Amino acid sequence: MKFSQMLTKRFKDTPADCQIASHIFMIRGGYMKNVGNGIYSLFPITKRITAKIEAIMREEMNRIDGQEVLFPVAMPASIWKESGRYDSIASELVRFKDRGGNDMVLGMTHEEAAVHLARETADSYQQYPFMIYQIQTKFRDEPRARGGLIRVREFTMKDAYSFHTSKEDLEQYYARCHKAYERIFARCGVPEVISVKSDSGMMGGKVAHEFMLCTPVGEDSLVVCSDCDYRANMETAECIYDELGGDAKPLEKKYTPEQKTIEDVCAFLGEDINRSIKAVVYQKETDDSCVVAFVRGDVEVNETKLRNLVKSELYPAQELEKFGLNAGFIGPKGISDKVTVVYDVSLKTSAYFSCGANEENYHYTGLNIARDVGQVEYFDIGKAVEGGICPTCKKHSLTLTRGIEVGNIFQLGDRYTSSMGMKYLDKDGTQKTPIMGCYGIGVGRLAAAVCEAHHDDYGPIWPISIAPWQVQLCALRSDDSEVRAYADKLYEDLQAAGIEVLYDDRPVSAGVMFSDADLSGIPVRVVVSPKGLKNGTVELSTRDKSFMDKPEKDAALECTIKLVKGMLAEMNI
RNA sequence: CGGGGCGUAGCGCAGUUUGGUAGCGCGUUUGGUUCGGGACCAAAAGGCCGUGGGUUCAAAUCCCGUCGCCCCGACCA
Repeated sequence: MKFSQMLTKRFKDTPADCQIASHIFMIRGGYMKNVGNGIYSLFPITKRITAKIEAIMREEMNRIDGQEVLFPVAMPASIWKESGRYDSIASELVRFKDRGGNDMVLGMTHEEAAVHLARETADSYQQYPFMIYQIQTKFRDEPRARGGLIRVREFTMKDAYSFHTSKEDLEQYYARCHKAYERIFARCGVPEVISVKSDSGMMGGKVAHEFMLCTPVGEDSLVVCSDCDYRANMETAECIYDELGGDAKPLEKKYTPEQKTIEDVCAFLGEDINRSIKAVVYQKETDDSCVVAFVRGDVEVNETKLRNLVKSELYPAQELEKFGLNAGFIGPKGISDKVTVVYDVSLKTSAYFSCGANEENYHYTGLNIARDVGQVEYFDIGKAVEGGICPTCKKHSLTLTRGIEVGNIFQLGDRYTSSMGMKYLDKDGTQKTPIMGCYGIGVGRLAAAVCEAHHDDYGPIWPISIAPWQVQLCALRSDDSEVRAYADKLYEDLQAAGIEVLYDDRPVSAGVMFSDADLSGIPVRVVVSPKGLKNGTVELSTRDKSFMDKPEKDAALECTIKLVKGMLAEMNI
């Protein structure tokens, strides 16, 4: 490709709307153009990157016996009504009516379409297991798009759906797919992507992993053990606590005027915060009933875990008096019977606590839950903290970090197959329901995440496996006939040798050409200049300036450099 | 959906307080001089000041409405 003919435009100024590196460079470097909130058109340079990512994904999906298919973007709502998601998903799912007045939806994920395609087709156990996948546009009316391609409303996704006749088979395939995902991310130049256990959210199902690229600009909080391989999304991370020890104390009611926050009360009573009980009050979205979560004073409530426990969306409770609660003085003993009470496992760690007395201006000290409240069940509803105890190796080795979710995998079970009536005839002659797994990777988000992980102050540094071109050929002083002739020939010869070349043949100054090349992020650079030709030399360099010092060098990049070197040698340079 | 910010040329911005002929830098076009890290000189093109209404002799500027964008939060494959 000749740079002079390429549809693109670069900017010197950072656009006011951009905050993170990938967004800044992809706008400044002419990679994409915003069309609307969370909607982008991609310029040729970006399409070339995503095409390479897609090619890698196809190879890896085919390698684990995937069959590529294509589902529709717009579908009749009927199949979404069958699965129940037409009603359970809020405004993220775009609904509209066709000219005949029929309900339609835009695909935001394709479990329904996959089951629709496979049911009646895979009617015998002999056809199982199988996996189908597609690479296609999704539309999700996100409440808030942000960060360029990191979070958009319309995007390309590789989504795969596997069908199985047994849980064991699903688990086995899930593990295979996990490995395939590791290969995909490694081949795309981000082997540092880690998988973490995750909450299954709206997808349903039990076991799920997210693939995360750790970076401070990530949207998800992750809990990672620095000592073993435990990793989890904050939403699902298990919490365990050390016993605090100490014998039970007598229950005493204390006058605590105007002491409403945990800090105030503990300071007033001279008690430790981790020997106190904090009450956090929510209401369920389903029936507006009230849930009081009791956690140890130093623990925060993990709303995702609580939500899954009470099986409802939650929102901060309004008008506590309505439920017989006394704000600031809520405690387990004598609490209103109009509320659901949940105890966190952190409350098992002490034989005595201070807590609200459910009475204006009074708190208890020395509360022993078993003695003073009775036998209660404890659930894990706390938020993991830095330095917390690892559930696997039991050391105080948890660290918190942030990550961009570039892919995820779910063991769905029969969530869709049974609601949509998918059956096959088993060996024993009976009708059975297959079970499913699903596996997704956001293509554009992955490209942006790679840029986030691999850039310098001047622009992206694309790994050669997904770089838009392998070589950028810069003709300094393309008005010089000797330079022109040499560069033209080199361009033809490199291409004839099967190397992808972006040829900057524009009559611009060196500064412009080099800074544009930096923004293109192409791994190998060849500079042809009058000065160089006079000395019989052409410059060869890598975009990543530290490449030559790298202990683990990129084989593909080395190979390309070798080829280019060979080409130059043949041309007597 | 809550909080904050912003809509003026392709991009970055000034002008709004105090109404009076729409400006600057980058980019683009033309001519010339330059030429190894975003060159210089000269000339030019390009704007319904987001949008609808109101006040006024006169509105980018004041008033009311509305739409859009960005950030934080809520939410979320």
